Amino acid sequence: MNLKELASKLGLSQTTVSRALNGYPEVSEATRKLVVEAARLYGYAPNTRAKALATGNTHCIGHIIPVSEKREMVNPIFGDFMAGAGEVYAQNGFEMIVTMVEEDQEDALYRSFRTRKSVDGVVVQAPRMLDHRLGLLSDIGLPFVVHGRASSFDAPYSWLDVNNRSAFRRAARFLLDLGHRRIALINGLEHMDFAYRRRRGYEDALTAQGIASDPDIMSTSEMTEGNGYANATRMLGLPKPPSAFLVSSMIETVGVRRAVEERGLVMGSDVSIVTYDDCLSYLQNGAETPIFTATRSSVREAGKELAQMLIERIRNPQSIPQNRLLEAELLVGSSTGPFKATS
Amino acid sequence: MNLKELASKLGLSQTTVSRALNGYPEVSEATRKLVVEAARLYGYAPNTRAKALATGNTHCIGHIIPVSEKREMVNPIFGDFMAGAGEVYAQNGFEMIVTMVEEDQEDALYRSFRTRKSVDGVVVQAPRMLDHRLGLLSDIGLPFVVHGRASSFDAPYSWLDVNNRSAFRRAARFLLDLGHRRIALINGLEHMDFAYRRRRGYEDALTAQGIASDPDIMSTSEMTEGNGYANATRMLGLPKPPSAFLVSSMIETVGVRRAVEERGLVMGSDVSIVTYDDCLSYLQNGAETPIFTATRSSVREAGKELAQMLIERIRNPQSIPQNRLLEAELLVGSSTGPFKATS
DNA sequence: AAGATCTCTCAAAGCGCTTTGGATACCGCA
DNA sequence: TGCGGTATCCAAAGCGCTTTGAGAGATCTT
Repeated sequence: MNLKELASKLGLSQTTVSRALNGYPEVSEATRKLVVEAARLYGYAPNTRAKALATGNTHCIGHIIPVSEKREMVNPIFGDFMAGAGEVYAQNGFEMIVTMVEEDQEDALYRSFRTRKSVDGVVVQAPRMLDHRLGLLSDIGLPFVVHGRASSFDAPYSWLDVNNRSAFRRAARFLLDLGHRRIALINGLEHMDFAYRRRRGYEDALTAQGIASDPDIMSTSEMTEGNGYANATRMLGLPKPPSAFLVSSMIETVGVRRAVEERGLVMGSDVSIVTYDDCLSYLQNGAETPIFTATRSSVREAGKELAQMLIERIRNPQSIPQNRLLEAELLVGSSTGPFKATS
Repeated sequence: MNLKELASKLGLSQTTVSRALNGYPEVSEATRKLVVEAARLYGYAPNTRAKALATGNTHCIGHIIPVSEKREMVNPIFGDFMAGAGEVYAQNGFEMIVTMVEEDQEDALYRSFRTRKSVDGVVVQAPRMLDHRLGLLSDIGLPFVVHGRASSFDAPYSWLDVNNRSAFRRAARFLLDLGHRRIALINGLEHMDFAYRRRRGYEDALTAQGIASDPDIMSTSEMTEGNGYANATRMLGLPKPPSAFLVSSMIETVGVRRAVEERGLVMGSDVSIVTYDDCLSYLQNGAETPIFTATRSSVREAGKELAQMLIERIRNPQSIPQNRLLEAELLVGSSTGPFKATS
C-alpha cells in the first residue's frame, strides 16, 4: 500500500492525503479523520526513502564508534549512552545509524555522510585533545554535537561534558583531607580530552597541598579491567606504594580492587579507592549505599540530553550552539577511609 | 554534485555514468575510467535515499535492542557484538540502524520496518524461549537472522548459537570431577532461550551423577554485577553452602567473586568458580593465563558471522536458511580447584 | 554491398513521496 | 447580482537515482 493506492481508495488526491497525514492546515478535520482512519486500516505508512528524497531530511542520526584493529577495545559506555540517545530519537521519529570505523577512515566517513546524504547529523564520541574532526564537520557543514569537548577547537559548537577537572580535583581533595599523601592516578589515555582534564584536576588538588605529582604512581592506558589490575599491581609493588587510588572508570576499578585484595590489603582501610562512575546499568555501584566512593554522572542521561541538542540543531541550523557542563556528584562509599601508616 | 551535473560535465548521459559507476558491462572500459576519475575528482557519491528509492534496497540492517523502563539494563555484550557485525557491514556497503525499543512495541517496530521500507533485514537479539517475533518476521516477510535460537519456533530460519547446553554440561561435569557436589548455578533470566539451555546442561551433568538439583542454590536473574553479588551472598549464607559456582557471565562473576572474598573465602581453593566468557574487550579473562576457569566463545565473532549470514539472506532470499552451532571452549584458569571439606 | 550483429550510448519512465501554483465551490457583503 | 475572500482540494513538477527499450555507429557475414 502506497500513497497513490491509498488516495485512490479514498477517492482523494495524493496531495490531500499527504497533507492530512502530515497535519497541514489546508485540509478539513473531517477528511483528515477519514484519511487517518483509512491509513490505520490499511496499515499504510510512508516509505522512508521516498520521504527523505522528497524532503531532503533523512531523519537519521549517525553515531561513529572508533575501533582499531590493533586495540580491539569497544568502550563499554556506548551501550548505555546509545540507550539514552535512542530513547529520545524514538520519541522524535529519528533513527540511529551506528558505524564502526577505523580511526584513519573517519574523515572519509564524515565526507561520505555528507555527500551521500545519509544522515542529518552526527554525534561525535570520545573527542581527543587535538581533534580535527570538529573542524572537518564545520567545514563540510554537517550538523554535530560532541560528547565531551576538544580543547583544540575554538569555534563555537554544541557539546555536553562532565566537568572532569573539578570532579577529579574534588575527589583528590577528598583523599587528601583523609590524610592520604601518596595518591595514585589510574587514568584513561591522555590524548583523550576527558582524561587530560582529569589529570589536570588531580594535579590541581596535589599542587594546592604543595605535593609534587609522581609519575611512578600515575598511569595512562585504556580503561579495561586488566589494565586496572596491572597498573595497580605495579604501583603496590613500589618501595613507596600509594595509599589511595583515583580511578577513571568502574570497570578499571574492578581490576584495581582485584590487585589490592590479591595483595592481602583491605579496601577502605589499608587502601582507599575513589572511582569515576558512569552509572552503567550492568555495573551499578551498590544498591542503596555505594560500595565505592565515586564521582558520578550518568552516561545514559548524557545520551538523552545530547540527542535532544542534536535534534534541535538539525531542526534549526541557525540556532546558536548550546553547551552544557555537568557537575559530577561525589558520593561517599565504603572504599575510602583515613590514611593509616603501614607497619 | 549529483548524477545529472556529473553527466553533463562529462558530456555523457546519466545512464552511461550510472552504469559506469556501478560496473555494468554495457559501457566501454575507456569511458568507465573517465567517469570514475571524474567522480573522484568532483567528490561525487550517489545519494543513498535516491538510490534506495530507485532500487528498492536500503542497504540498511536493523538491530533491535529491547529495553524496558522498569529494568533499565542494557546488555553489556551489545557493544562487542555490534563491533563484529559493523565491521562486516562496512565491508559490504551496509549501514546498521540500531533501535531501542520497549518490549511491547517490538511488533509494531518490525511492521513499521516492513511497511516503511527502512531496512533490508534485521538481526534478532536475545530470543526468548517462547518468542513470537520469529513467526511475525516470517509472516511479514522481513529477512532476519537470530543470535541464539527460540525453542518454540519450528519453521527453518537462520540462526547462530553457542551450544549452551553442552557448554554448561561440560562445565558442571568439570566441577563434579573435581569432587564438588554442591554446585550453584547463577543463571540469567530463564525465559531467555540461552539461559534455559544452560540450566538444562547443568541439570544433565548433575543427573548423570545422580545428584538432585537444589533450587536453593540456583538463581535466575539479570546478569549484573550486583545480582551476582547478591545471589552468591545469599547462597554462601545457607546452612549447606555451595562449594562451587557456575556463573552465566563474566560481569556477574565479578559480583560472585566479591561475595566470596568478602566472606573471607579463597577463590580456587575454598570455592571454585566457572564462568561463561563472551570475550568482551574491556573485561578480558586474564592476559596469558585465564583467571577464571571459563567456557568461552567470542560474541564479537558471532556478530561477524551473523552479519555475513544476513547479508547472504538479503542478497539471495530464496537460499535455504543457514544454522551454525558453535561449541564453547572450556579453559582452565585458577578459579577452580578440588573439593575441600570445610571445617 | 547490403543485411545482420555487436558495441556503446541515450531519452524517458518510474521509484513514492512533498510541495507549488492553481482550480473549484461556497460564503458573506455591497 | 456580482465580487473578493476562505476553505478545500487537485494536477503536475521535482527530489536523484536506476533501468527499460531503442537508436546510432562500427564491425562482421555472405
